Amino acid sequence: MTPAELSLALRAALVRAVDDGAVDLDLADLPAELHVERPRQREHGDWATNIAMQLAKKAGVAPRLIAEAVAVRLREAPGVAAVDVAGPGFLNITLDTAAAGELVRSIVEAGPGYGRTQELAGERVNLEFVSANPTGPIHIGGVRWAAVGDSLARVLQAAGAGVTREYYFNDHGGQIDRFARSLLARARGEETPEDGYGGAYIDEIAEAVVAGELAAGRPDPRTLPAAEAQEAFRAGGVDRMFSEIKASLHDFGVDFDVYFHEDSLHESGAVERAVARLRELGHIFEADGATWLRTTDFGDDKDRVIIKSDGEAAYIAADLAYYLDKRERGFDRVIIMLGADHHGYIGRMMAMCAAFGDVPGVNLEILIGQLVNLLKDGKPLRMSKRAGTVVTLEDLVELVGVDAARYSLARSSADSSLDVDLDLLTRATNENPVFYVQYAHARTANVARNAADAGVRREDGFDPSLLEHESEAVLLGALSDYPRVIAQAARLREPHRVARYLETLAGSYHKWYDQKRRVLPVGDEAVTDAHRTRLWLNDATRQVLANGLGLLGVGAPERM
RNA sequence: GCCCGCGUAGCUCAGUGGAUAGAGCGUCUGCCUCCGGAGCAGAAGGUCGAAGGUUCGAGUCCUUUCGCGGGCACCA
Repeated sequence: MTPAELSLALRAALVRAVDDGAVDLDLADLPAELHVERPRQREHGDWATNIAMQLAKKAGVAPRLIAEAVAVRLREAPGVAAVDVAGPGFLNITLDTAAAGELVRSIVEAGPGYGRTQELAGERVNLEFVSANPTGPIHIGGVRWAAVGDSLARVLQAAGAGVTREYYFNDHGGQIDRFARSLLARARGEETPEDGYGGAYIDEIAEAVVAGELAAGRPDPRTLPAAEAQEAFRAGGVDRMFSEIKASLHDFGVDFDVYFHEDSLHESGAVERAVARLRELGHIFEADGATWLRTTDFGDDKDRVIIKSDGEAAYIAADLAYYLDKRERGFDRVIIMLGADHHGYIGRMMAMCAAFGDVPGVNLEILIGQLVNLLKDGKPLRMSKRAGTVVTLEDLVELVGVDAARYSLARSSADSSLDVDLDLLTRATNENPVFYVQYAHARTANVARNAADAGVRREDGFDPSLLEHESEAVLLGALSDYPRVIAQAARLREPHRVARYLETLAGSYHKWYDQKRRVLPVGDEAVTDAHRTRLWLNDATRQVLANGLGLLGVGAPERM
């Protein structure tokens, strides 16, 4: 019996209580969905609900009276073994062993589809994340968004949404100019400009650009006139940085559907069109020689310049065009993940969204993630390109591997800043909880292999009433919770919930395993339905662990 | 100064109004005569930063306050 089925039975019991006149309540006051949850304490049964307390005010009676009326009727539902009224009016529900055990069959049958819901069906989501400037490799701050963003995309898809992963390349403007100047200077053997980019990678890229131009039969860019040389290094440098970033993200298991270049917005006239549109809508004004968007009409704390007095587009101008472009591509939900150092953009971006006539928070969502603090020996480590202490995506993967890196970055809420101790990562990689979860999966795989060798086959028998051990009730409960967790993670945009869930599921499995609820017969003991049914449970657990790890982009190894 | 996020076990972090606040790591004690000990059982460790308030009920919501991080451009 799944939680959803139980929820329906609960509703039916409540409706009957009202029909019988036991509870005086308008049925329209019932919440759309009656949810049951796993109580913290096992003694409180398999499932619990506080619906009686919620309805007490509307009905004008004590919660326990409602609870009693529902309990009497719910006890008659098939699959329900016991219903108790506890405390101020909780309903504690215990399922019939066989009804609870039926769940494993539905999990095995659903396979990779177990946990998918229609929660967000029909939504077209554009999820933008990472979007690091192509002026250097992705460092550890950006890696967090790669891990979290990609998992979020998978979670949203599992909840039924159509998702496009998008990366915005800021290949236009002052920082790119500085990048190009730095390349040019280093290629000519000169000092890095005052406001330029240092680091060994600049030299490497500069060399590669020169070699690339020569190989293509074009003149040595170092010898070109200043403007042309700068352009050659800009184009060549951005291009190389672009492929490097793409490649390291790919190695990290993150592939974007769309890599969008800011430059294209300026070249295609999209910026002018967006500004013209806002002008028609009456939100544009001219002052001090610049063109402004009146964002204060929509809650921003000051108006924003979109075309500077020198005629150049300000950064936000491209954002306007970009947002409009996404909407015109048919996305009803534009989600952007940003680091906390960009949270000041929220006000203007939401105002911009409203200026277009859209609904902030619905059509445009901005998720702010806190930054990663890098530690060494427990002390803060400042990343400095000059000091060579920048930790890149590639460094991190080399140190701990993709699975451990993704998992440790994705398992905590993006709302909390995260301390990453490099020594801890290098010295004790198996302290990462990912191994706890992966080991549980490897164990299920091992049990399945051994079962096959011993002639224990699922198709020979299944008797869920034999899943009577306490550890089995706990494990079944954890398995049944999975779809709810995924739906919640999708709704709240919090993929870390998947990791936390997997840790408790793995724990329930390990405990079950250590209870000697054996899948294999001992010695010359015959294979019984008990063995076969436990194999069903083992395999269902394996399926859910694999599904969950998949949502995190982490491998589910057969052996470790 | 104003705005946002965070203060929960020694450390890193879960817990978006429910019952006795959890996990991993670290410390201590046990468990390999049959499915892998990267595991399990148990112990120790908490005034959930502080003070008020709302509620039948607050780690969770509101106000104030302290501490930490981040942000407040005609930069990108």
